Amino acid sequence: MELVKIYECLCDPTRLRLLHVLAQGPVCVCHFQAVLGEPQVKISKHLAYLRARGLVGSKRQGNWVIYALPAKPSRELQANLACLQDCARGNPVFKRDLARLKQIEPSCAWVRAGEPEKAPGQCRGG
Amino acid sequence: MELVKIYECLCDPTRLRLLHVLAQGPVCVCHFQAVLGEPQVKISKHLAYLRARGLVGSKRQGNWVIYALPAKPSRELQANLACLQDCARGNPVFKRDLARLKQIEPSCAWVRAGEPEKAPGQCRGG
DNA sequence: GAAGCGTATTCCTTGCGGAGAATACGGTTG
DNA sequence: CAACCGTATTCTCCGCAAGGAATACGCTTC
Repeated sequence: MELVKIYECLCDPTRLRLLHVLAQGPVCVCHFQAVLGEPQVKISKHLAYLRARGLVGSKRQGNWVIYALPAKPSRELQANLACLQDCARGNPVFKRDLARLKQIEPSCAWVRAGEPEKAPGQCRGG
Repeated sequence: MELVKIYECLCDPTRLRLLHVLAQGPVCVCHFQAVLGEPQVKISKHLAYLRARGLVGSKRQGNWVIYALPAKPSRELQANLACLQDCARGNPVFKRDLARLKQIEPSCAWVRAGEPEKAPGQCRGG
């Protein structure tokens, strides 16, 4: 059952936060680090887990790797992502993540644009 | 996060089927065996797992134990159960379960009624 | 109270996922 | 090409969950 695969992806807090943030748009790994406040290994491994199961896609852009939700998610995935967004409403952890994301927004712009604007050296510095 | 607990419960096919069937109303263990076609130990252990996490409740009625969804599920649980019902639509496994449940319906009636009508000896014989 | 039924709980083995440290990789910069 | 940055992949340890077999429990019936 594909449904089970989806739920397996959802039953970890870190992955839940990643997916919730991704609903806002594509994000690169270093921004995830800043938003979630978790070590790089952790972020990277959970993203790999999600990618292996088709819940996210990735593409390289210079030094950075940008992750995004699939363009055409299955009916099941779509339903569950929507459900997650709904459940996240009011949860302090998810809210804090979004707040931090907004704060970083400026240095995220070039990611959204899809163009490698030769972002200035340090990624975290944004 | 309570959400994670819910998803942990949902990431097993057997538990998914149990919850899906329970959406139709209270069911006793032996009926679950008949509907899912799985051994008693398996059913019982997964129900225990769900009960320990508050996804289902149980009450004894003579020799039988009847399981049911909580009367007042949390917002998160409610949303996810609804989502599950939605995703189950069209899935052959879930459909087959419901079909078998309908078949057993007569011998289930007394369970729904909540009254121990001294059901005839063999439970499977329904 | 002994036998029977429906259900729950052990005990065991197996496999997978999570976390962190160290390290390897691909791409850019001078 | 050397140095550096962002990211990915090892490796190891640990806990937990799944499955099956055997067994224990609670309740009813005779």
